[in-house]
Amino acid sequence: MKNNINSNTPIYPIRTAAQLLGISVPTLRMYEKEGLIIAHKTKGNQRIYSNDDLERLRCIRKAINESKISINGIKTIYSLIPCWDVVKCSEEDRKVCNAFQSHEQPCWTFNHPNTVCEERDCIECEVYTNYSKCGSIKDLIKKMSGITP
Amino acid sequence: MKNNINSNTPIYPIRTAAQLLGISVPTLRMYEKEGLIIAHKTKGNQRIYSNDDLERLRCIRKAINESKISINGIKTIYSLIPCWDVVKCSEEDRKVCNAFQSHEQPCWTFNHPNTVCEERDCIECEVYTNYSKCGSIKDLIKKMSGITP
DNA sequence: GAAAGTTGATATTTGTGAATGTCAACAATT
DNA sequence: AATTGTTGACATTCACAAATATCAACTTTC
Repeated sequence: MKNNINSNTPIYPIRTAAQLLGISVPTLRMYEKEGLIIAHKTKGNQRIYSNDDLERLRCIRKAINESKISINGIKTIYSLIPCWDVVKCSEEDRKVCNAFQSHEQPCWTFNHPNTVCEERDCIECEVYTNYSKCGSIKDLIKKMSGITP
Repeated sequence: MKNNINSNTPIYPIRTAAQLLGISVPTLRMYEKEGLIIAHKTKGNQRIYSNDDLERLRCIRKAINESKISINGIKTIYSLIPCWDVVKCSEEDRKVCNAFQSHEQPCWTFNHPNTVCEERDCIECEVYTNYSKCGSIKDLIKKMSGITP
């Protein structure tokens, strides 16, 4: 089934989110600092999380705890998402895009001056929202060669 | 420049290889057990390494020591190499291929019954030999969308 | 055939990444 | 305005992956 309409509406303050995930507040902040997640913020600069955010975080936790992939490993994996193909940026854009070059950091951790992404907000970008599960990245790569997985 | 003709000829016994890399013999064996490398063997079942093997291992070491990517992280990254596109296996093959499904283990750690890879030897396969550097995997994904990196 | 090296398996050590604790300044809630 | 929660920064703890050590059986080398 599809996500319901509000699954991406931020509603949980950090402490609640941490409790729901069974982790501490500093851990949640760390994941953000590392670039694994982007958090919604209130006007007062406080973090609030949606159900989609929690789902994403559960996948991250699974990768760390069960699959034993380090945080830097996850970052590198995220950097392999073919964002250029998702946002259909131009050849010009790719030449100057730091994210396109990197194989260490997810694209959403970069500024994107002089590219189509400059105007866009990564937190709403499909590259960030759609491929939050590790398995889904390989599926995306499969689709690139015209194969339905 | 290109590799010279003999860069893939196995010549170093395990102890020499370990010394050249500055690691211990058990570590080298562990990498093989984990599926990060495939080692050539003598008739007496002893491991021998080529210069290409050493180069591959240096990249692995760099990923572990500098990039701080865990071994399982590297395995997952290798599993994202679009092997199906490299060996051009059939849709039929893909349906039954364990490697095609996995996003945890490199394809060369699987048996490939009833696929084109069944006949092939992974140690000589381009999927194994060509994309040993982490950066080269993203480059390959880039090429899939028809882009020269 | 004796010496040196390797194999696979198990046991042990260790470095450090991941997680947590703590705190003063600020924000939200009543 | 008082209470409760959050922020960012730094210090501290802890779990465990990565690396090493060790060993008897086997291979290679001279």
